[in-house]
Amino acid sequence: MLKNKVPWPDQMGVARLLRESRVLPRRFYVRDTETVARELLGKILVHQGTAGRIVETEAYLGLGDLAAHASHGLTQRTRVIFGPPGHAYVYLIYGMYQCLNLVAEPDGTPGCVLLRAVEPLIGIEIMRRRRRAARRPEDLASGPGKLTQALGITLSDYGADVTRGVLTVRALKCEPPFEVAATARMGFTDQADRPLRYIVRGNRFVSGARVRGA
DNA sequence: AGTTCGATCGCCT
DNA sequence: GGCGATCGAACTG
Repeated sequence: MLKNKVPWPDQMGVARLLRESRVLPRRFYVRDTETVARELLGKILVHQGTAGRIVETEAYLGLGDLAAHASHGLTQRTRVIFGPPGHAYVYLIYGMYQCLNLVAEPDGTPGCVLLRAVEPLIGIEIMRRRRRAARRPEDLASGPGKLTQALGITLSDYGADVTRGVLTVRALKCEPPFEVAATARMGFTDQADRPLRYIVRGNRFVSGARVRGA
């Protein structure tokens, strides 16, 4: 459906992107986590002169979801997950990578969406500089750690309100159609439960796209 | 205060 | 396909 002709050079200018999109309002996030995760696909993540189209997400639920950080209750690290929606939950993984989540559900109810991959749209030269290891466009942001590295998102963005400020998520006024596929979440062996990973079907910027078909 | 280990990535064989 | 990097949150005693 969607041809990913795409970007080594930027696909669209910043000005045009801002003109043709709007920031997602808080009410977008005040829904169940799975819905938010699914609907975040196709939206644009913007941070400091770089932007990418979200093509892969994972839903992490509340107390019943043993894979979710929030399942162990409210702690210093996870407190933002229990707070108002539309905020960033960033955490350090393996001592060297950072993962970006967006908080969903009403205030007081835990739930967040891990952003796992974006299709680079703007600031690609900046992304290349930040990600020296990336040999191809597909390597720039096709994983949660790569994504934050490419867009320059760090722990200092913890708690940031993504409905205003330097880190935002925007919806294109004219969003191209695409198909959503749901799979098991990555990194878990005991994943016999519901498929909570969502991807834009056929998109080459999804993590692991070269190892699987999806 | 000491230990364990992870919602990953990139390099090695 | 395997493994080491690197560090703080969370848990143990």
